[in-house]
Amino acid sequence: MPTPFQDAVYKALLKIPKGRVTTYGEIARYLHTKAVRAVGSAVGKNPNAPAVPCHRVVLSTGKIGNYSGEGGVDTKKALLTEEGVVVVNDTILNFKDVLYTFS
DNA sequence: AACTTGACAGCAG
DNA sequence: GCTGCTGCCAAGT
Repeated sequence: MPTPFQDAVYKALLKIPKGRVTTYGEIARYLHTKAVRAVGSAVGKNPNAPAVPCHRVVLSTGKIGNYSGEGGVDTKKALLTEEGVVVVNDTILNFKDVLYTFS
């Protein structure tokens, strides 16, 4: 049973369109909190996987960040590439172009 | 109830 | 652009 905070985070994740990514900071802003760490923890637990596209969340610096699924970061990069996001090593190319800000 | 941990962000050097 | 330190809040121990 997820906490209300986690539920809010997952709900936010579902709003991310395919081929786009968002940052923990943007999610925190969307939830009206500065607890980016808490957001990261909530996503990391991800009890709703794969119902929630948790692989579309990256660092504000354009780097991939971390991943707790199959194969770790490697799979995360692969998934993003599948969705149309170009990733080199651990960095997203044209990051600002694919970034989703919950407009 | 107190302390530690964590899929981070922002700034200084 | 990279390394390191600080600040943030929720969850788990």
